Amino acid sequence: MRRRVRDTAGAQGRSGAAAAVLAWYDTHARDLPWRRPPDPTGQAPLPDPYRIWLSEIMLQQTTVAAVAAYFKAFTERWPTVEALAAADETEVTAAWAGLGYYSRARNLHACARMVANDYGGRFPESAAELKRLPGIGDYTSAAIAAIAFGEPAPVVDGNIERVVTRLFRIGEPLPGAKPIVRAKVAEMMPGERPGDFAQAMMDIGATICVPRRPACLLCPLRPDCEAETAGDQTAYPVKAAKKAKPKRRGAAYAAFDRSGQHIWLRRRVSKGMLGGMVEVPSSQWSSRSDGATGPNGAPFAANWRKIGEVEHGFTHFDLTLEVFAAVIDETPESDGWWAKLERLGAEGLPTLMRKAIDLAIAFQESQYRL
DNA sequence: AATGCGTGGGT
DNA sequence: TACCCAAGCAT
Repeated sequence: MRRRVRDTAGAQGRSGAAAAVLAWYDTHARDLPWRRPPDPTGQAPLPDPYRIWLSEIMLQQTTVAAVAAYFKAFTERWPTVEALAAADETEVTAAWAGLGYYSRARNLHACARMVANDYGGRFPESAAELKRLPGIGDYTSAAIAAIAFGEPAPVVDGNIERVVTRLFRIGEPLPGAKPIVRAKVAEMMPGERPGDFAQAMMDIGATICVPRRPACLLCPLRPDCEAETAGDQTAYPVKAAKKAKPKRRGAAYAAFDRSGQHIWLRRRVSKGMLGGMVEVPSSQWSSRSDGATGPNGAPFAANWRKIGEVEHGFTHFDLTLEVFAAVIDETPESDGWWAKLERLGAEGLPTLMRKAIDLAIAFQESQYRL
Protein backbone atom coordinates (compact mmCIF):
# COMPACT_ATOMS: atom_id res chain seq x y z
CA MET A 1 0.00 0.00 0.00
CA ARG A 2 1.16 3.50 -0.70
CA ARG A 3 2.38 5.50 2.20
CA ARG A 4 0.07 8.30 3.20
CA VAL A 5 1.76 11.67 2.90
CA ARG A 6 0.53 13.17 6.12
CA ASP A 7 3.65 15.27 6.56
CA THR A 8 2.66 17.47 3.63
CA ALA A 9 -0.99 17.73 4.55
CA GLY A 10 -0.49 20.97 6.40
CA ALA A 11 1.15 22.60 3.43
CA GLN A 12 -1.24 21.11 0.91
CA GLY A 13 -4.48 21.84 2.70
CA ARG A 14 -6.81 20.92 5.48
CA SER A 15 -7.32 17.34 4.47
CA GLY A 16 -4.92 14.44 4.85
CA ALA A 17 -7.09 12.60 2.37
CA ALA A 18 -6.47 15.32 -0.22
CA ALA A 19 -2.72 15.04 0.30
CA ALA A 20 -2.92 11.30 -0.25
CA VAL A 21 -4.94 11.87 -3.42
CA LEU A 22 -2.39 14.34 -4.79
CA ALA A 23 0.55 12.10 -3.90
CA TRP A 24 -1.16 9.22 -5.69
CA TYR A 25 -1.77 11.43 -8.72
CA ASP A 26 1.90 12.41 -8.92
CA THR A 27 2.80 8.85 -9.85
CA HIS A 28 -0.44 7.44 -11.32
CA ALA A 29 -2.02 10.21 -13.39
CA ARG A 30 -3.35 9.07 -16.73
CA ASP A 31 -1.49 10.55 -19.68
CA LEU A 32 -4.18 12.17 -21.82
CA PRO A 33 -3.83 14.39 -24.89
CA TRP A 34 -5.38 17.47 -23.24
CA ARG A 35 -3.46 17.13 -20.01
CA ARG A 36 -0.34 18.58 -18.46
CA PRO A 37 1.60 16.13 -16.32
CA PRO A 38 0.97 16.41 -12.57
CA ASP A 39 2.81 19.28 -10.95
CA PRO A 40 3.96 18.45 -7.40
CA THR A 41 5.19 21.99 -6.88
CA GLY A 42 1.94 23.66 -7.90
CA GLN A 43 4.03 26.27 -9.71
CA ALA A 44 4.01 25.06 -13.32
CA PRO A 45 2.17 27.13 -15.94
CA LEU A 46 -1.49 26.29 -16.33
CA PRO A 47 -2.73 24.56 -19.50
CA ASP A 48 -4.37 26.31 -22.46
CA PRO A 49 -7.99 27.07 -21.46
CA TYR A 50 -9.16 26.47 -25.04
CA ARG A 51 -7.93 22.88 -25.00
CA ILE A 52 -9.32 22.25 -21.52
CA TRP A 53 -12.71 23.66 -22.49
CA LEU A 54 -12.80 21.67 -25.74
CA SER A 55 -11.87 18.43 -24.00
CA GLU A 56 -14.40 18.97 -21.22
CA ILE A 57 -17.26 19.54 -23.66
CA MET A 58 -16.30 16.43 -25.61
CA LEU A 59 -16.00 14.36 -22.45
CA GLN A 60 -19.54 15.13 -21.26
CA GLN A 61 -21.14 11.67 -21.03
CA THR A 62 -18.51 10.37 -23.43
CA THR A 63 -15.58 8.02 -22.89
CA VAL A 64 -11.94 9.05 -23.08
CA ALA A 65 -11.40 6.47 -25.81
CA ALA A 66 -14.10 7.97 -28.01
CA VAL A 67 -12.94 11.54 -27.46
CA ALA A 68 -9.23 11.17 -28.21
CA ALA A 69 -9.45 11.10 -32.01
CA TYR A 70 -11.99 13.95 -32.13
CA PHE A 71 -9.86 16.08 -29.84
CA LYS A 72 -6.86 15.58 -32.11
CA ALA A 73 -8.84 16.41 -35.24
CA PHE A 74 -10.43 19.53 -33.74
CA THR A 75 -7.21 20.95 -32.31
CA GLU A 76 -5.33 20.37 -35.56
CA ARG A 77 -8.05 21.98 -37.64
CA TRP A 78 -8.95 24.73 -35.16
CA PRO A 79 -5.94 25.41 -32.91
CA THR A 80 -7.51 28.40 -31.15
CA VAL A 81 -10.91 29.56 -30.04
CA GLU A 82 -10.78 32.29 -32.68
CA ALA A 83 -10.21 29.70 -35.39
CA LEU A 84 -13.15 27.69 -34.17
CA ALA A 85 -15.31 30.81 -33.99
CA ALA A 86 -14.45 31.59 -37.61
CA ALA A 87 -15.75 28.22 -38.81
CA ASP A 88 -19.28 27.69 -40.07
CA GLU A 89 -21.58 25.86 -37.70
CA THR A 90 -22.10 23.15 -40.31
CA GLU A 91 -18.34 22.48 -40.44
CA VAL A 92 -18.30 22.04 -36.68
CA THR A 93 -21.32 19.76 -36.52
CA ALA A 94 -19.91 17.69 -39.39
CA ALA A 95 -16.61 17.28 -37.54
CA TRP A 96 -18.57 16.29 -34.44
CA ALA A 97 -20.58 13.61 -36.26
CA GLY A 98 -20.39 10.24 -34.53
CA LEU A 99 -19.67 11.67 -31.10
CA GLY A 100 -23.33 12.08 -30.14
CA TYR A 101 -25.30 14.62 -28.10
CA TYR A 102 -25.18 17.06 -30.98
CA SER A 103 -26.42 20.08 -29.07
CA ARG A 104 -22.91 20.05 -27.66
CA ALA A 105 -21.51 20.85 -31.09
CA ARG A 106 -23.93 23.72 -31.63
CA ASN A 107 -23.22 25.09 -28.16
CA LEU A 108 -19.49 24.63 -28.70
CA HIS A 109 -19.63 26.81 -31.76
CA ALA A 110 -21.88 29.40 -30.11
CA CYS A 111 -19.56 29.51 -27.10
CA ALA A 112 -16.48 29.95 -29.28
CA ARG A 113 -18.13 32.92 -30.99
CA MET A 114 -19.05 34.48 -27.66
CA VAL A 115 -15.52 34.11 -26.34
CA ALA A 116 -14.08 35.49 -29.56
CA ASN A 117 -16.52 38.37 -29.93
CA ASP A 118 -17.53 39.31 -26.39
CA TYR A 119 -14.44 38.35 -24.40
CA GLY A 120 -11.65 39.29 -26.80
CA GLY A 121 -10.73 35.65 -27.38
CA ARG A 122 -9.98 34.91 -23.73
CA PHE A 123 -12.18 32.64 -21.65
CA PRO A 124 -13.56 34.18 -18.46
CA GLU A 125 -11.58 32.78 -15.54
CA SER A 126 -14.14 32.13 -12.82
CA ALA A 127 -16.54 29.20 -12.57
CA ALA A 128 -19.43 31.62 -12.08
CA GLU A 129 -18.73 33.46 -15.34
CA LEU A 130 -17.91 30.30 -17.29
CA LYS A 131 -21.26 28.82 -16.32
CA ARG A 132 -23.05 31.59 -18.20
CA LEU A 133 -21.64 30.36 -21.51
CA PRO A 134 -23.60 27.89 -23.66
CA GLY A 135 -22.87 24.22 -23.01
CA ILE A 136 -21.10 24.95 -19.72
CA GLY A 137 -22.91 23.86 -16.56
CA ASP A 138 -22.02 23.06 -12.96
CA TYR A 139 -19.45 20.40 -13.71
CA THR A 140 -17.74 21.95 -16.71
CA SER A 141 -17.50 25.44 -15.24
CA ALA A 142 -15.86 24.09 -12.10
CA ALA A 143 -13.53 21.81 -14.07
CA ILE A 144 -12.29 24.58 -16.38
CA ALA A 145 -11.92 27.05 -13.50
CA ALA A 146 -9.93 24.54 -11.45
CA ILE A 147 -7.78 23.03 -14.20
CA ALA A 148 -7.13 26.02 -16.44
CA PHE A 149 -7.30 28.87 -13.93
CA GLY A 150 -6.42 27.37 -10.56
CA GLU A 151 -9.70 28.26 -8.87
CA PRO A 152 -10.52 25.98 -5.92
CA ALA A 153 -13.91 25.09 -7.38
CA PRO A 154 -15.53 21.84 -6.23
CA VAL A 155 -15.62 19.58 -9.28
CA VAL A 156 -18.29 16.87 -9.27
CA ASP A 157 -18.68 14.48 -12.17
CA GLY A 158 -19.97 10.92 -12.29
CA ASN A 159 -16.63 9.51 -11.17
CA ILE A 160 -16.39 11.81 -8.20
CA GLU A 161 -20.01 11.11 -7.23
CA ARG A 162 -19.10 7.44 -7.02
CA VAL A 163 -15.87 8.03 -5.08
CA VAL A 164 -17.45 10.42 -2.60
CA THR A 165 -20.69 8.52 -1.98
CA ARG A 166 -18.56 5.50 -1.14
CA LEU A 167 -16.06 7.47 0.90
CA PHE A 168 -18.82 8.83 3.16
CA ARG A 169 -21.45 6.13 2.59
CA ILE A 170 -23.96 8.66 1.32
CA GLY A 171 -27.21 6.72 0.95
CA GLU A 172 -29.40 9.46 -0.53
CA PRO A 173 -30.11 8.70 -4.17
CA LEU A 174 -28.61 10.73 -6.98
CA PRO A 175 -29.13 13.23 -8.44
CA GLY A 176 -30.74 14.56 -5.26
CA ALA A 177 -27.57 13.88 -3.29
CA LYS A 178 -25.49 16.10 -5.55
CA PRO A 179 -25.36 19.09 -3.15
CA ILE A 180 -24.16 16.80 -0.37
CA VAL A 181 -21.43 15.42 -2.61
CA ARG A 182 -20.38 18.89 -3.69
CA ALA A 183 -20.15 20.02 -0.05
CA LYS A 184 -17.97 17.01 0.78
CA VAL A 185 -15.66 17.74 -2.15
CA ALA A 186 -15.40 21.36 -1.00
CA GLU A 187 -14.42 20.14 2.47
CA MET A 188 -11.75 17.86 1.04
CA MET A 189 -10.32 20.50 -1.28
CA PRO A 190 -6.61 21.10 -0.74
CA GLY A 191 -5.31 24.66 -0.48
CA GLU A 192 -3.22 24.18 -3.61
CA ARG A 193 -3.38 22.36 -6.95
CA PRO A 194 -7.18 22.39 -7.32
CA GLY A 195 -6.91 21.24 -10.94
CA ASP A 196 -4.70 18.30 -10.11
CA PHE A 197 -6.99 17.41 -7.22
CA ALA A 198 -10.04 17.34 -9.49
CA GLN A 199 -8.28 15.28 -12.12
CA ALA A 200 -6.88 12.97 -9.46
CA MET A 201 -10.33 12.30 -8.04
CA MET A 202 -11.67 11.59 -11.53
CA ASP A 203 -8.76 9.25 -12.25
CA ILE A 204 -9.38 7.37 -9.01
CA GLY A 205 -13.01 6.97 -10.05
CA ALA A 206 -12.11 5.91 -13.57
CA THR A 207 -9.35 3.44 -12.74
CA ILE A 208 -9.80 2.26 -9.11
CA CYS A 209 -13.20 3.17 -7.69
CA VAL A 210 -14.99 1.70 -10.70
CA PRO A 211 -18.68 0.75 -10.61
CA ARG A 212 -18.12 -3.00 -10.34
CA ARG A 213 -15.21 -4.71 -8.60
CA PRO A 214 -13.42 -1.60 -7.34
CA ALA A 215 -9.69 -2.10 -6.74
CA CYS A 216 -9.76 -0.83 -3.17
CA LEU A 217 -6.34 -2.25 -2.32
CA LEU A 218 -4.80 0.27 -4.70
CA CYS A 219 -6.80 3.25 -3.50
CA PRO A 220 -5.14 6.19 -1.74
CA LEU A 221 -8.45 6.86 0.00
CA ARG A 222 -8.76 3.35 1.40
CA PRO A 223 -7.88 4.35 5.01
CA ASP A 224 -10.60 6.98 4.90
CA CYS A 225 -13.29 5.06 3.04
CA GLU A 226 -16.36 4.27 5.10
CA ALA A 227 -17.79 1.91 2.51
CA GLU A 228 -14.55 -0.05 2.28
CA THR A 229 -14.61 -0.43 6.04
CA ALA A 230 -18.23 -1.57 5.94
CA GLY A 231 -17.59 -3.77 2.92
CA ASP A 232 -20.52 -2.41 0.93
CA GLN A 233 -18.69 -0.30 -1.68
CA THR A 234 -20.82 -1.39 -4.61
CA ALA A 235 -24.01 -0.32 -2.84
CA TYR A 236 -23.03 3.26 -3.71
CA PRO A 237 -23.97 5.48 -5.35
CA VAL A 238 -27.71 4.93 -4.96
CA LYS A 239 -29.58 6.00 -8.07
CA ALA A 240 -33.24 6.36 -8.94
CA ALA A 241 -34.65 3.45 -10.93
CA LYS A 242 -34.63 3.86 -14.68
CA LYS A 243 -37.68 3.74 -16.85
CA ALA A 244 -38.14 1.10 -19.50
CA LYS A 245 -36.99 2.01 -23.00
CA PRO A 246 -39.86 2.19 -25.48
CA LYS A 247 -39.52 1.14 -29.10
CA ARG A 248 -40.11 3.38 -32.06
CA ARG A 249 -40.22 2.88 -35.81
CA GLY A 250 -39.44 5.12 -38.73
CA ALA A 251 -38.36 5.03 -42.35
CA ALA A 252 -35.43 6.39 -44.32
CA TYR A 253 -35.42 6.95 -48.07
CA ALA A 254 -32.16 6.52 -49.94
CA ALA A 255 -32.38 8.01 -53.43
CA PHE A 256 -29.49 7.32 -55.82
CA ASP A 257 -28.94 9.09 -59.09
CA ARG A 258 -28.72 7.14 -62.35
CA SER A 259 -24.92 6.89 -62.10
CA GLY A 260 -25.20 5.23 -58.71
CA GLN A 261 -22.45 7.53 -57.49
CA HIS A 262 -24.59 10.01 -55.57
CA ILE A 263 -27.17 9.90 -52.81
CA TRP A 264 -29.70 12.57 -51.86
CA LEU A 265 -29.14 14.11 -48.41
CA ARG A 266 -30.68 16.93 -46.42
CA ARG A 267 -30.29 18.68 -43.08
CA ARG A 268 -32.51 18.03 -40.08
CA VAL A 269 -34.12 20.85 -38.13
CA SER A 270 -31.89 22.25 -35.43
CA LYS A 271 -33.93 21.09 -32.45
CA GLY A 272 -34.70 17.61 -31.23
CA MET A 273 -33.10 14.30 -32.12
CA LEU A 274 -29.96 14.65 -34.24
CA GLY A 275 -30.75 18.36 -34.43
CA GLY A 276 -28.95 20.16 -37.22
CA MET A 277 -27.32 17.01 -38.52
CA VAL A 278 -27.26 15.60 -42.04
CA GLU A 279 -29.67 12.78 -42.83
CA VAL A 280 -31.09 10.58 -45.51
CA PRO A 281 -34.64 11.93 -45.92
CA SER A 282 -36.58 10.27 -43.10
CA SER A 283 -40.09 10.04 -41.77
CA GLN A 284 -41.12 11.00 -38.27
CA TRP A 285 -40.32 8.26 -35.80
CA SER A 286 -43.58 6.78 -34.59
CA SER A 287 -44.00 5.97 -30.95
CA ARG A 288 -45.96 2.96 -32.13
CA SER A 289 -43.74 -0.07 -32.27
CA ASP A 290 -46.03 -1.81 -34.75
CA GLY A 291 -46.91 -1.20 -38.36
CA ALA A 292 -44.64 -0.45 -41.26
CA THR A 293 -44.32 3.16 -42.24
CA GLY A 294 -44.15 2.28 -45.92
CA PRO A 295 -43.19 4.54 -48.80
CA ASN A 296 -45.80 7.16 -47.91
CA GLY A 297 -43.52 9.15 -45.64
CA ALA A 298 -41.05 9.83 -48.43
CA PRO A 299 -40.33 13.49 -49.22
CA PHE A 300 -40.88 12.89 -52.93
CA ALA A 301 -42.37 10.20 -55.12
CA ALA A 302 -40.16 7.47 -56.53
CA ASN A 303 -40.14 3.76 -57.11
CA TRP A 304 -39.36 3.08 -53.46
CA ARG A 305 -38.43 -0.44 -52.59
CA LYS A 306 -37.91 -1.66 -49.06
CA ILE A 307 -34.41 -3.09 -48.78
CA GLY A 308 -34.12 -3.80 -45.06
CA GLU A 309 -34.10 -2.38 -41.57
CA VAL A 310 -31.50 -0.99 -39.23
CA GLU A 311 -31.68 -1.00 -35.45
CA HIS A 312 -30.31 1.79 -33.33
CA GLY A 313 -30.42 2.32 -29.60
CA PHE A 314 -30.76 5.85 -28.32
CA THR A 315 -30.64 6.91 -24.70
CA HIS A 316 -34.37 6.78 -24.15
CA PHE A 317 -35.79 4.61 -26.93
CA ASP A 318 -34.80 1.91 -29.40
CA LEU A 319 -35.43 2.71 -33.03
CA THR A 320 -36.09 0.42 -35.95
CA LEU A 321 -35.61 2.25 -39.20
CA GLU A 322 -37.03 0.76 -42.37
CA VAL A 323 -34.78 1.59 -45.28
CA PHE A 324 -36.20 2.23 -48.74
CA ALA A 325 -34.14 2.79 -51.85
CA ALA A 326 -34.84 4.08 -55.35
CA VAL A 327 -32.99 5.30 -58.38
CA ILE A 328 -34.30 8.62 -59.68
CA ASP A 329 -33.63 10.42 -62.94
CA GLU A 330 -34.12 14.00 -61.90
CA THR A 331 -33.04 16.13 -59.00
CA PRO A 332 -35.93 16.20 -56.50
CA GLU A 333 -37.85 19.42 -56.00
CA SER A 334 -37.13 19.16 -52.32
CA ASP A 335 -34.63 20.55 -49.86
CA GLY A 336 -31.31 18.74 -50.03
CA TRP A 337 -28.28 18.03 -52.17
CA TRP A 338 -26.54 15.25 -54.05
CA ALA A 339 -23.63 13.81 -52.08
CA LYS A 340 -20.87 11.81 -53.69
CA LEU A 341 -20.66 8.35 -52.16
CA GLU A 342 -16.87 8.51 -52.12
CA ARG A 343 -16.99 11.60 -49.98
CA LEU A 344 -19.69 10.72 -47.48
CA GLY A 345 -17.15 10.95 -44.68
CA ALA A 346 -17.00 14.71 -45.12
CA GLU A 347 -20.77 15.10 -44.85
CA GLY A 348 -20.78 14.44 -41.12
CA LEU A 349 -23.43 11.77 -40.80
CA PRO A 350 -24.65 10.67 -37.38
CA THR A 351 -24.20 6.98 -36.74
CA LEU A 352 -27.84 6.07 -37.31
CA MET A 353 -27.74 7.65 -40.78
CA ARG A 354 -24.40 6.04 -41.50
CA LYS A 355 -25.99 2.65 -40.79
CA ALA A 356 -28.95 3.32 -43.07
CA ILE A 357 -26.74 4.56 -45.89
CA ASP A 358 -24.33 1.67 -45.57
CA LEU A 359 -27.24 -0.72 -45.96
CA ALA A 360 -28.54 1.17 -49.00
CA ILE A 361 -25.12 1.27 -50.64
CA ALA A 362 -24.56 -2.44 -50.07
CA PHE A 363 -27.93 -3.12 -51.67
CA GLN A 364 -27.17 -0.81 -54.55
CA GLU A 365 -23.83 -2.46 -55.24
CA SER A 366 -25.38 -5.92 -55.11
CA GLN A 367 -27.86 -4.80 -57.76
CA TYR A 368 -25.13 -3.60 -60.07
CA ARG A 369 -23.23 -6.88 -59.73
CA LEU A 370 -26.19 -8.87 -61.06
C1' DA B 1 -37.51 17.95 -10.82
C1' DA B 2 -37.84 15.18 -14.60
C1' DT B 3 -37.06 14.51 -19.20
C1' DG B 4 -34.71 14.71 -23.73
C1' DC B 5 -30.54 14.13 -25.82
C1' DG B 6 -25.94 9.59 -29.00
C1' DT B 7 -22.81 6.36 -29.11
C1' DG B 8 -19.67 2.54 -28.20
C1' DG B 9 -17.71 -0.56 -24.94
C1' DG B 10 -18.05 -3.70 -21.01
C1' DT B 11 -20.14 -7.62 -18.59
C1' DT C 1 -29.00 -10.81 -24.50
C1' DA C 2 -29.93 -6.88 -22.19
C1' DC C 3 -28.59 -4.24 -19.55
C1' DC C 4 -25.15 -0.56 -17.49
C1' DC C 5 -22.23 3.05 -17.98
C1' DA C 6 -19.17 7.44 -19.60
C1' DA C 7 -15.30 14.22 -17.43
C1' DG C 8 -23.64 16.58 -18.20
C1' DC C 9 -26.47 20.35 -20.10
C1' DA C 10 -30.80 22.68 -21.17
C1' DT C 11 -35.35 23.32 -20.25
